[in-house]
Amino acid sequence: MKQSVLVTKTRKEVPVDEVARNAKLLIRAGYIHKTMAGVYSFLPLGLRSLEKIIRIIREEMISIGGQELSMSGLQSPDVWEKSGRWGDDADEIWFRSHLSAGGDVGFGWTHEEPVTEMMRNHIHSYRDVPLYVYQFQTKFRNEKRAKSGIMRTREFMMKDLYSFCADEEQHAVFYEQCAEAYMRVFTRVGLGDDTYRTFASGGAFSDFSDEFQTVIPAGEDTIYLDPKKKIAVNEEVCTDETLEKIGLQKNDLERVAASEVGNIFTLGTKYSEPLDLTYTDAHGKPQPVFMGSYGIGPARLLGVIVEKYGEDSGMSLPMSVAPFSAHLIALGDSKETFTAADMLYRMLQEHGLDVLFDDRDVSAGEKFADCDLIGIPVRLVVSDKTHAQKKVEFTDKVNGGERLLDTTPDGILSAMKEVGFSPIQQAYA
RNA sequence: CGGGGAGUGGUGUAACGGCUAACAUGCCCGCUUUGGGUGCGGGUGACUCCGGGUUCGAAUCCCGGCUCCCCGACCA
Repeated sequence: MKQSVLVTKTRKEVPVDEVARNAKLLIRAGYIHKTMAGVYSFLPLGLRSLEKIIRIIREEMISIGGQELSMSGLQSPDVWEKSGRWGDDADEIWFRSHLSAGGDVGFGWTHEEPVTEMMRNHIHSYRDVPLYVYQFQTKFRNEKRAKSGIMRTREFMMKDLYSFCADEEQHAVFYEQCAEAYMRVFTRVGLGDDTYRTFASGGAFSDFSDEFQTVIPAGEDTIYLDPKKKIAVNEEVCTDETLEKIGLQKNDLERVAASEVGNIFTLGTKYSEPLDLTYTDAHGKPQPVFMGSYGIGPARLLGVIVEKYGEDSGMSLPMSVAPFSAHLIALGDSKETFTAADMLYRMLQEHGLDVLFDDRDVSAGEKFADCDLIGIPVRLVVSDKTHAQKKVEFTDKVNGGERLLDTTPDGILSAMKEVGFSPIQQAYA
């Protein structure tokens, strides 16, 4: 895409009502727009990043047998009353409204109940399970206090997967597969080294649930981690008894701030029983379905990535999630140089590289500053100087290092691959 | 939901109860500049969040409301 036609412009000044680094940078760079407290819109750059994250999650969900669907945001109270999550005690999280035809309606903040209800139409026999469905969907939560930029919002995209198994044994296999898939997601988006599977408060059917916590200074949770074993315990359940149960030594633990990027829950029959989701077993007897739920918030993930990869002056995002893989800058006044840059831009696009081409008539300094801010990990510069040598300057912003390359697509693409460009990005060119 | 803070051009700020609400940035025009937000000149842009009140006079003081931010509580 040519930057001259990009919807957004960068901003030099930081919006005063944002404190979180992720929101400051993402607003300045033109990724997001704040609609109101805890509610953000995604602009073209932000949406491209979000879509890349979604795509990675989708691939990993497919790899463990997930089938994508999309459920409604509007919710009927009926089904929630059966689980006790509509009444006055449990409802602070709800956004509610009324149907003009009469009756209440809620805006979904999770989907255990409706998916359980829906699956009654599709699960009848032990032959029908296991089954895994997931969706990317906007959730609404009436948070009393939104905070931390896009990390805790009232409207947000969530990937939620629900598993339906015959029994606990069958469930345990998938649960571990999903945990592994989650770690692959976090690794692919650049958070692998800092993300720990973390014991957290469980539910009716297990001692613990598993959270995935990424260590960042801005994290809102406190965890105790064992760096050697690569596992952690959320402070809220970190007692002597817990540590003994999971085999961790108090002295090995570090206390750090972290942000929750995913969680997986064993639900057991917590929802299948009240909502009457059963299957007929091999002996002809009805059995409740054994369920689990698994969540990742793609937008929050982007926030955490920016917290990790951002600085005050800008950011360098991992290739896998940056809105474009390369930022091509044309410098200098000469028409020949610009034409060379323009030709290179078109060639790279034809070869499947998603490149943002700064073709604007602004100063060199402004182009560099924007490049630093927008956070695309590879910078390509065509200037009078490089053009005279028929070269292009290639900068790996993440690892550092600058070199001159021939202006051939093959040479540039192989250099791109060395720094992590993969064919996935090609869909975005 | 408890506590604290704040609302002034698009953005960031200034203005003792008193002149036509100032400055920077952005945006537009002209020239200049082209490897780090170049410089100069001209221009555009604000019912000072809303509603009451006090006063000869309110951006400024008082009351109410709304919104935003921070801390806490809350948080599948």
